[in-house]
Amino acid sequence: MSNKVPVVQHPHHVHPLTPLITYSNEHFTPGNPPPHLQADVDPKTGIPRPPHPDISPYYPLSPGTVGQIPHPLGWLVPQQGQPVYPITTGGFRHPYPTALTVNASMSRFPPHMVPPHHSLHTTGIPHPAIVTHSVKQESSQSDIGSLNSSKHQDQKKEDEKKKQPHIKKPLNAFMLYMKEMRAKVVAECTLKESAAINQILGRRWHALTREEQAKYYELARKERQLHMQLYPGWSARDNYRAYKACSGLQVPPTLAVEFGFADRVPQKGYRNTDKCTSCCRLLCIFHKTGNAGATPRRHWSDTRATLERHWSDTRATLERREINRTESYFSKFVVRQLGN
DNA sequence: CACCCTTTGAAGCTC
DNA sequence: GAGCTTCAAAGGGTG
Repeated sequence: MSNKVPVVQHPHHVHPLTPLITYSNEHFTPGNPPPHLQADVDPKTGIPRPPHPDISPYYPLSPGTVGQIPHPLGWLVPQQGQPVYPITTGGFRHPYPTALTVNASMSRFPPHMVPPHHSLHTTGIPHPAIVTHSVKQESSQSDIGSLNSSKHQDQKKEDEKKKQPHIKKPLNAFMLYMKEMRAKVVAECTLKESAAINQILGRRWHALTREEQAKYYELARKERQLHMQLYPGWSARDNYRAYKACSGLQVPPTLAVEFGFADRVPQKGYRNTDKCTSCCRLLCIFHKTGNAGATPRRHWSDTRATLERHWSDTRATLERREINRTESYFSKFVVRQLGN
């Protein structure tokens, strides 16, 4: 990731980011372009993009043309120079600060030291990346008694984490595009379901020209830069589910042995050395079977199917006593952890 | 009422 | 570096 912050005043607009990040011709020189902007062939569809003879392979604007182009953040720059993100057309819920007084002292306050009221910037305006603990909570359905000491510790850590503001990830280019275009698509299609809207937006995103996309990549880069300066110690991993306490029944290792895949978990190297980071539970064969893009629910659905298949094969080989004992665990596991 | 769906991209993580 | 996972937004749908 680029940490370079070119600082050159933009000639015409006062942008919310300008105190930190202002326009420079450097922004439009080939740097770290998104992969799909690196070639004339869409990496996913394989469809060649129309050629742009006057633009660079990465960012389409030559240094001398910057002043002639629309402001890449123009859709965010109010007419009167008010540095506020639009709210009505899918804009941010909160405006960005009008003036960001970033200085070296900020680095002394990593996010975990920032008290909740710091979700209000020094301007008194809340930053959209901060919410007062809006982290999605792990389902309580699996909070089934049997709390051990480590669980108490997890709970304690979670409670402590709850007291801290949740700093969200900066939006990427596509997310910014969605924010801008969602309302328009909704109006055109009379659809409201976000999943359907997002499919349309995804197709439209691919239909954009490279320079059109570049506008959003550039904006996203500034978003990241601003985020980085506002929260110097923040890391995306702070928001990872794996950091949340694991509540729920853990399958006894003996059961895993009986099912024949005890060796498959835990996956070493993940943050919790004894739990799957996807589901925060002990017994997980997911990472061995591989299933890219699976959601946690689908993940457990797959796991359950595998469990049942394996049990069906294994059952015949066990003594009655072993069957009873294992089925007792298994039914509890399936019902409580995976659902019926 | 919490979570899912659906998209792309950035970043984290392990191997 | 490859491959995989999570999380950003949104809001109707679902159990």
